[in-house]
Amino acid sequence: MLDARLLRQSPDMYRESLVRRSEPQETHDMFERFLVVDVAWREATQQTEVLKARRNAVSQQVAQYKRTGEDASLLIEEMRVVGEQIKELDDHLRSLDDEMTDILLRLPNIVHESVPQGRDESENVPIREIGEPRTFSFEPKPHWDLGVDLGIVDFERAAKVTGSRFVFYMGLGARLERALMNFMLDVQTTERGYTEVWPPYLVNQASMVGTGNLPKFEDDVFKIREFDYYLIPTAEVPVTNLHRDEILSAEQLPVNYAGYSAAFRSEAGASGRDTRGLIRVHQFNKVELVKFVAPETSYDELERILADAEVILQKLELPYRLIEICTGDLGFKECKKYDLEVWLPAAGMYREISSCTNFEDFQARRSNIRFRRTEKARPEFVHTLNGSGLAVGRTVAAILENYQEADGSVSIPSVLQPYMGGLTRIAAPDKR
RNA sequence: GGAGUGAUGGCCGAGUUGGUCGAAGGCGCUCGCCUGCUAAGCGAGUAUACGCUUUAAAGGCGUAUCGAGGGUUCGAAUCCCUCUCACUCCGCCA
Repeated sequence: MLDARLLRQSPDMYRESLVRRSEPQETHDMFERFLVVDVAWREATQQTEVLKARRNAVSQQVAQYKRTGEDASLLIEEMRVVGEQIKELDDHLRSLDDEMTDILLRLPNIVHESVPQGRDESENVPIREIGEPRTFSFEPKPHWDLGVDLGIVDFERAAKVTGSRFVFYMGLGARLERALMNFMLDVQTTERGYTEVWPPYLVNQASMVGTGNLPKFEDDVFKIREFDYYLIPTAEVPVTNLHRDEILSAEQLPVNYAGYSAAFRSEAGASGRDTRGLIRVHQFNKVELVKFVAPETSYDELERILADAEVILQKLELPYRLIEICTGDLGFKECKKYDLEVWLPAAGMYREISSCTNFEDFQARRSNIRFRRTEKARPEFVHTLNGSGLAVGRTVAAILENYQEADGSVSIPSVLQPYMGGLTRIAAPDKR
């Protein structure tokens, strides 16, 4: 959510941000509507507050009269009329307020000035490539073929038991998944200063609004029918909302959490894209890094969280590249974002495996997360950031493809071997 | 799922025959005094949001907030309804 006062003071600045994002006309109209409603709201607010001030004063009078035994019926009669006026104005005010809030919750964040201009994802900016993609002496297989042949993933039975875009990990596949979770968490907690968090997988509506997943993206998440609960699309939601409606102290900052959870995505509108394999499924595990920081540090912290995510890929010796997301591809709640893309040799392309984002105070306003610089200072909103560190399923896919051998077996990255009981290779059952 | 109790400011805790309650008192904290040091003592202060004033900042005026939302009333922390959460007992259960 944006600061209403800022929008009112600098509408042109915001209009420009919308243009940079290539927002549709609809969004522009919504913003202009906001400005109109805001004026009406302030007018109505003043009117009703004047009346309420009068009512409060007269009520004191009435109390005075009652005590001294004087007749207050004239005052009471007058206030009955005022009371009705107040009620009418308040109803009006409430509808204006509802409309304004609804618009504010749907207006996208302000793009940071450093974000490269671009129309859509085709204009994202590659920054650097790290690690040399391996040259294969054979045709590298896609991870879904490798995984199925090795008997470590099972999509068919998952489709039977649940539906499409779900997966069973079996045997060493399940163990690899577990090893990666532990490895990633150990690195972040012991080397990079994060506190481990295991959050609830269901959250209420207020939490979804708090991180900016609602009201705009209702279609992307799973909702529990009987309750006001949603399946989390990422640990970002519960972990960020951990401090909703709280005031942190300056010494606490930055607060660094490494949350791990399953993430549930409806993937509405993605039919036909990445239909095979582990890239786009409805449920996957992820280690999510979340930071609460002082505003003036947030862009330094963005570089830091990026480095924290990169270190995982480096230790796993997976080739990847860093790209900066351009204005036109930036998400609704984002000010600035980097993506890390891992090399998938079968497709011969890089695929997103982590996103690192600065939201500035966008989420903090929605969730009312503040801090005090000193004990007496007035509370200010924190900045929140997050980064995937990493999506585990996609990491499994990357390991299978990059570490595959000509005989269909897959060697295990050396940092992972201690987590796999010393195992160095996953081979097909008949070759073990 | 059933029965009951409760939710007040940073914390504890008064206030339930509706009116002088943004809210007693205590603790904590801040500033000042006092003190050889520490402790104690004395005095003052100590919520947040929004609107207006247009303010560089401060200040001033007003409104709202006693778990959340709605209602009754001239007037609600106090009365009524709904919801949320916590605790106790019963049932069920990994």
